[in-house]
Amino acid sequence: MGLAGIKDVADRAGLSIATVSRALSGKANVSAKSRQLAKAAADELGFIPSYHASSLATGRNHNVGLVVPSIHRWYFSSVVEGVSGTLLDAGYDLTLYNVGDRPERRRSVLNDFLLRKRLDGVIAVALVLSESEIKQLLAIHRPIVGIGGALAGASTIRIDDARLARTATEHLLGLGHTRIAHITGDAELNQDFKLPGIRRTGFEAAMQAAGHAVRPEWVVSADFTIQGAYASARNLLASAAGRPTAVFAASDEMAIGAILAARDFGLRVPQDLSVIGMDGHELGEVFGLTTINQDARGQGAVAARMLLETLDAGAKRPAKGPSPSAAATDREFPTEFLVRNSTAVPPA
Amino acid sequence: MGLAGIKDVADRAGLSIATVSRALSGKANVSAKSRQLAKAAADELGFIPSYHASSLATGRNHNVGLVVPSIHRWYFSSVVEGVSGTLLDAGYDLTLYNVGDRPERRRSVLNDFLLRKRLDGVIAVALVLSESEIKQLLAIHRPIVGIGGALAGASTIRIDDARLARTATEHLLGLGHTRIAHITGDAELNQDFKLPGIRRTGFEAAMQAAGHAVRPEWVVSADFTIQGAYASARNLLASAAGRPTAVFAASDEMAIGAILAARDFGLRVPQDLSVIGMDGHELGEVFGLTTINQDARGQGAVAARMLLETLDAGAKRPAKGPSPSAAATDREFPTEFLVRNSTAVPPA
DNA sequence: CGGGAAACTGCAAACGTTTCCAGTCGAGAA
DNA sequence: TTCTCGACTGGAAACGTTTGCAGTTTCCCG
Repeated sequence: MGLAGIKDVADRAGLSIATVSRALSGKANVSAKSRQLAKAAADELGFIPSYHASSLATGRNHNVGLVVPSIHRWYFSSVVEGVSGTLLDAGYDLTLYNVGDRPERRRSVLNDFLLRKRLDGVIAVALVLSESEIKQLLAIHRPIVGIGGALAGASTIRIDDARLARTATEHLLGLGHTRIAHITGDAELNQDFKLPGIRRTGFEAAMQAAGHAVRPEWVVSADFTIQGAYASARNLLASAAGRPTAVFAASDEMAIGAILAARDFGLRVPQDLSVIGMDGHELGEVFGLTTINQDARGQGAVAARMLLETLDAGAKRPAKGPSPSAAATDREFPTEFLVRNSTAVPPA
Repeated sequence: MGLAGIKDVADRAGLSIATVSRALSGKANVSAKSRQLAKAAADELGFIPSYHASSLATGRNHNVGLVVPSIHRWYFSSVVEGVSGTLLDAGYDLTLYNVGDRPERRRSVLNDFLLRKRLDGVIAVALVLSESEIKQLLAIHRPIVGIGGALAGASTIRIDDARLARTATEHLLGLGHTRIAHITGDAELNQDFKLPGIRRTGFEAAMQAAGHAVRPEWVVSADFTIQGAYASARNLLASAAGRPTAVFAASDEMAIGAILAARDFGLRVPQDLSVIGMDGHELGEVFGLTTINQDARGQGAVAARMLLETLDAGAKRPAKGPSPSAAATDREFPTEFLVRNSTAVPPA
């Protein structure tokens, strides 16, 4: 039991291996009677096909790799959830590569795992692959979909971080703020992770365009967590003298950290300090956080669906067929500016 | 390129397939010269062994399944992180099954995925498997390790939730509180997920032992998130009349929700309201939250290590060898009572 | 210098499917 | 009744490794 092979099923059903295989995988050219017989025998024996054997024979793995830099942060776990759901529903396995903050792991993941022909495709989140790395992946005929990262040559789902950061900043400017601080993400966290820089650039561009200088001491960084931003924001807000009237945080979690820090100093949000975030974290509602809502979970789901479509299109034996790279689409995901009540005109 | 097989390598190196295989997998009985030759040829061709073929031949997959009910909540993502790191370092793949709140997915995961002989072993987090389900898994000779769930017959890592909940409650009682509320987890979230009930039982036991009645209206439930508990706590604290002096939340995230709600009502923590949590969430520090610290990440790492050891012990061809169930150890993970400053004597 | 063990090598048989291809069987048409 | 065609079926060849076994070399020692 448990280790019954298709051979055993065939014997029991009084059919050939070939017919049983066809019957169980729903192929045509099998009489109703045979199909019935095969199914019954398979059930009785508790037969479960070996995926290795079947993958070896067909070249399809029903397995997609997901590479993420972390799993703790809201954005990533949301994406994972979206990908995971879609994949499970489609009968695909999800192999998770949490490369984390250890850069050496990145190399090993790429070389030892991704290339081992065990995956039908790869979804890479916020990961910047070099062109040669992408080539390597495409060379083994595996489609890649990138989420929120620049993947030249691969299909991509993303939001326009630079523009949205501008929009957020302009919202504050529009309210009359000029003393605006920015909490950006740590760069050291992961060199491949360019997002913090992009959002920061958007912030700076908006400030510049409005003719306001960016005060270096008002640009602090944190690790994208509430607690990290809380600590940074405390420094930022410590002296009543050189205090900004608004803060644009590169993520909702960091925005919330800033709000908590503000409360510690007795600053009311938004009367004394406006705070705007970016992401659409569920917790934002509790704090009345104004933010730009991006559907991270939806992005994951769409990425998975795109990948699956590519796979289905490639159909038979992708390992042998022509490279499925075909059309590398670059899709911008819709976002929504969510004005709640953490932003207001600056104090008189 | 990319699709070179071991045959090609053998040809190029002027060796037999067998020798190349031995050379590349670091087996003994290969001359230094042959090994060198094989490696060189493999490099030149960019040869990467097919995992399917190799798994088919050896019976080992280098792939472990991880079943979690969710990936958003602190505990689970921490465990995933721990498991993931250990597995990656050991050269194993991690297949993630995020069963989520959809119960039908549970069945499909079990039947369609876990049993497909694609996994060397399974780590199940906070999942209660029926005995027959465990039998099924063990029947195909795959070891299982459970974290924080009752898995009769499988090795388990857990903390004593009932006792720790008692301890937390007793801490409040010891400070002189008698009007203690409890925020428990939603039961509907997942019928298989027994933890909320266990912690609640601990709470009730401690209250009972101290001779204090548990007021039903002071036991509210939430979905384990900050925002969920925030909403529940607002109801709890709404009327100044029947207000508790202390809250024990079944998780740190929920405790933080309670603290936020308290602040909304102008209640100072801990002077007006004591709050104690459970878990050791990183965010607890920001709120000075008194809690019971459990190393979720460590639990994941240890579980992975336990599984790997079992696999190594089973060594050759686990699919054929005797069931590796052998000794199903039940390991209690150490915890730490962390007194910060969210708890104090009740207001006069 | 001969003998034997030890080190190495290659052939071929697994591993468990899928699928091509050649065949068998039955039914309807002529 | 015979022929043709299509629907089924089964044998056997993939898929790409690992590994048992037997054969070949190498080396050491007497």
